[in-house]
Amino acid sequence: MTKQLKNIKPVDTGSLVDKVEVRLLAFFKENNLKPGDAIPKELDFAESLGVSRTVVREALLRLRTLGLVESKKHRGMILKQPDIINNFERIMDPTLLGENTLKQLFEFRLILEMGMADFLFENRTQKDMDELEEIVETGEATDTGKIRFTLDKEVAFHGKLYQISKNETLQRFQGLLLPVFEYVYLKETENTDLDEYHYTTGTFVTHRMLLDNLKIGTPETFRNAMRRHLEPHFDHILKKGQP
Amino acid sequence: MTKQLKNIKPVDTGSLVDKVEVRLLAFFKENNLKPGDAIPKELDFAESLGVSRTVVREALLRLRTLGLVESKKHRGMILKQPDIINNFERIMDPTLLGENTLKQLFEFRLILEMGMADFLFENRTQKDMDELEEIVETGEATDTGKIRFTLDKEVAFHGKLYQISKNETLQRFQGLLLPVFEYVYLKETENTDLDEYHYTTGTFVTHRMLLDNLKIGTPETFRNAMRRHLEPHFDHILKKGQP
DNA sequence: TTCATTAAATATGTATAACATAATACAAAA
DNA sequence: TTTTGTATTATGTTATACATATTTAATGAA
Repeated sequence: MTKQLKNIKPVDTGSLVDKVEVRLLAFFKENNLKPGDAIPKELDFAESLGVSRTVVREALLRLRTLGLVESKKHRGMILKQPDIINNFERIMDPTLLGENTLKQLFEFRLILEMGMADFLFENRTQKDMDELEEIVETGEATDTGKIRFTLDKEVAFHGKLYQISKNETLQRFQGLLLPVFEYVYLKETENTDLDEYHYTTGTFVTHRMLLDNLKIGTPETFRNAMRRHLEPHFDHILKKGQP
Repeated sequence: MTKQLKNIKPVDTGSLVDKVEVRLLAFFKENNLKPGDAIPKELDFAESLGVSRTVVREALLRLRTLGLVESKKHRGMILKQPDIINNFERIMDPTLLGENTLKQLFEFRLILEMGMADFLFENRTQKDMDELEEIVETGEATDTGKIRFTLDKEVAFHGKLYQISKNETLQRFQGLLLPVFEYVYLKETENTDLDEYHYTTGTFVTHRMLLDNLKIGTPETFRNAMRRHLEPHFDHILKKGQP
């Protein structure tokens, strides 16, 4: 093992693009540029920073990828209101994410559904309730017990809930989590008989009961109902830790 | 207004880089490449796809920015397990996010804290409780009523809660939300006298009470306590919609 | 003058060639 | 065996040229 020398620090080995990216961000801040404002052209940056256009271009490309900058083709670039969610979409591929991340994202979803009750009660409209009613009815009518259909019903019902929250960021986030959810859900139900929960425990809460609760209940009662509705998932994910 | 011609589709105006990015992703999938695997070099891609190295390089740079690919300097590139959270960090700047997004992110945080109860009770350890105890004590000892200190206490206490959840993704997400939270919190408390809530409503729940609840309560009681603890924020954000 | 067309200027998009640099492997020397 | 030198290789960086679409200005016909 090589000995670590003292009184000598490693030289800066970071790439030019890294540095330029930082300088660009600093430039935006210093000049107090806001979304919508135009930014200087690539060549001007290149000259001022003393690097090639390529380097500036690559740094700008990063910011574009992050959604911080938008390039109007052949015209110039402007600062953009960064789209938080957009970047996730390209990489949220369950097959590329690790087991651990998947589990945490699944937990994340459970947390969201448990926590959104107040916003549901605050923002629900009659139209929302009617639509939810229809979703529940359709679900009950087509109750074949097949897992695939069960999943579709789940997605439709819970997706509608997110919609009712009227929080667009939350909604889009749920859209991202959906593939993860389906992925985990299908794996989870592989060896589990959901009917066991549905019909034997007696405490299982159906979509119908959740809907009724949303009509006449309170955030507090709804949370408790939701907790019991999600019981199988909680059971599954909490047991997973202990062998 | 120009009439829309039939039987003729607009030409593909998307950039080459866009197309190459898609092709690269498809390539990874088709060849079943997993994180850690090496990928062909830029020039090989360029030749096979019939475009310049520049284009391939820009497409790869995007994937690198998204964290899907890692470049070993001067050696080659490998697929990487994408880091969901990392991309947020660079753009999560409250001064660049719109009013509406900020509000939604603040709501998001409320939802998380309301929803995480089960995981707190499941994963808490004695060590966690001791540390939380100390945080609460320090908070009580330095209760000066100054908003800045109040904020620090909030951050310390609630940050510890996220830690107890043992969900790393959640924790890092909260880390991202922190600047947003502070930003909104300070604006929110500008014109509000928090003491009003603390001392007059009578139902306000302190950190001490939350801690006690976490010791001897259940997820259900904890959620109710947390809801009352967050009451000022809920009030503020829910009232905001109506003038 | 008014309107349509043309032309010039401009900034990004793409292509090509060349060299710099660092990681690695392997050979040569101590 | 250990160190040092060297060739190889893929990315990092620079430079230059051209393509293309948008804007602006100029031009010319009614």
